[in-house]
Amino acid sequence: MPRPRQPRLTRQLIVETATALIDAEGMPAFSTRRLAAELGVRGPSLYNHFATKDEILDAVADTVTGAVDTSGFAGRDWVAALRDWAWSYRRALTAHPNIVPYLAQGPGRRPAALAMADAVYGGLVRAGWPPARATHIGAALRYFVAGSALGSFARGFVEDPELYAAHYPHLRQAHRLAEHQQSVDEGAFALGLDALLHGLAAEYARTVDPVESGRPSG
Amino acid sequence: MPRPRQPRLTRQLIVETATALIDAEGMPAFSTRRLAAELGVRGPSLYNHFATKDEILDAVADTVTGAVDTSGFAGRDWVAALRDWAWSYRRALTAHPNIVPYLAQGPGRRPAALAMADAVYGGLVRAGWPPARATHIGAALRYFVAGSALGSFARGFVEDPELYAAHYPHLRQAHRLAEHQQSVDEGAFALGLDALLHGLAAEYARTVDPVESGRPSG
DNA sequence: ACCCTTAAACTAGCGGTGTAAGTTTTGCCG
DNA sequence: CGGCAAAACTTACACCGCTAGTTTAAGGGT
Repeated sequence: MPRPRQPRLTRQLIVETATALIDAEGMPAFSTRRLAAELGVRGPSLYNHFATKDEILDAVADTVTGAVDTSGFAGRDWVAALRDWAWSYRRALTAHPNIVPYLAQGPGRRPAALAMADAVYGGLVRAGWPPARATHIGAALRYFVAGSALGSFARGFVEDPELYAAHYPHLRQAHRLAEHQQSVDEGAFALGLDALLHGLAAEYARTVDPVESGRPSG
Repeated sequence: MPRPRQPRLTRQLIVETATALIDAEGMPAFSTRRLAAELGVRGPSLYNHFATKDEILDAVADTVTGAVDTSGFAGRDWVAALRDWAWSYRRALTAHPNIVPYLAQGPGRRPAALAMADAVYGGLVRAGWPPARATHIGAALRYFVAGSALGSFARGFVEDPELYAAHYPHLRQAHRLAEHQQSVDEGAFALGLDALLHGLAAEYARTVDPVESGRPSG
């Protein structure tokens, strides 16, 4: 089968199908041949549109990251901006949990990740944080979000009570974690995020703006 | 070459060599044949000691997690215990950054991870935290540590200034991140951890022990 | 209208992967 | 000392990422 009348593949179609495949069957099932089959095509044909498998994965990762909303940093309230961003970030990652491990490594070359870092850093500096602090805060939040999306705490547990009761005295109810997976993970994220922001606000009041802090901003 | 006088492989030797190989050359270079070659052996021989490749990786992951110190939870100061644990956890993971993505997924079956979760959960409950809260706190800290070890923020950036100056106005100095990689990551971790613990202490004072908080514990 | 370049699919194939199956020799136990 | 289990081996299968070369169609230039 030679060149068809109408191209059967486009970069966008490949990325969408790759995303769906990874979502549905996980990273190990994602091979170039499998993806090609899903597209009704023969494997090496993908290499007319992408140079390597990793290039496809980078495109998927960039699309996922592109869904994160950083518009809050345009406003004046940096705490609210961080909170909205973190939740949006988490939502984007948990929508495609299987690519998170890939996505979390080496974001420094992907445009969407850079745009996100730029927006966060700029917003924090504008709010008065010293540049070095702004970098640390952005990184710390990224750690927290990526970690929460990567290793769903609850998902790791198994529904077999016997496994835990014997050796881990305090985890007698750990098998219940598997049931309430989503609520445990979201609860842990909410608690941790609030604590983080609380601590950062205290640091801000102490070091950046001792005068204005505590008053209604204006 | 049949069965030798003295076995050339043991589970421990395999795990140690696997760890060294992953540390030195990364996860993609870790194949059963490559590992076997490193051990002076022929590939399938490994299957006399482990059923699958993943079983080897699980053993490596468990060893890494086993190095985490949770002894602080035996004491009375839960904040100090969390801090010590988090740093020890981070040290254990950053000592072997290449297996972190694997390690962070599905810890619910590995003994060392379960023992760690048990110690943390038990310590927090003993300190007065409600069980649900204790679960959330342990998970939140785990998110933060795993995220920090997984996606070294700075490592993602590249030493090419041109790449950032053009499109990301606030990242003009991002290429410097590559130089100060370790200090950026540690600084971000220290800042985030302190903020998290500060926020948790405030929550504790508000909901768990409004009377004792603020006084010297006794 | 024709040619020529380029695009986009194909087939064939290389070296590598995890792992199953069966073989051989050794050490140990009854 | 016979027999069994252990621990190495060889062979082989199906799959993997990717390269090379082939075939045909689309589209632009003269």
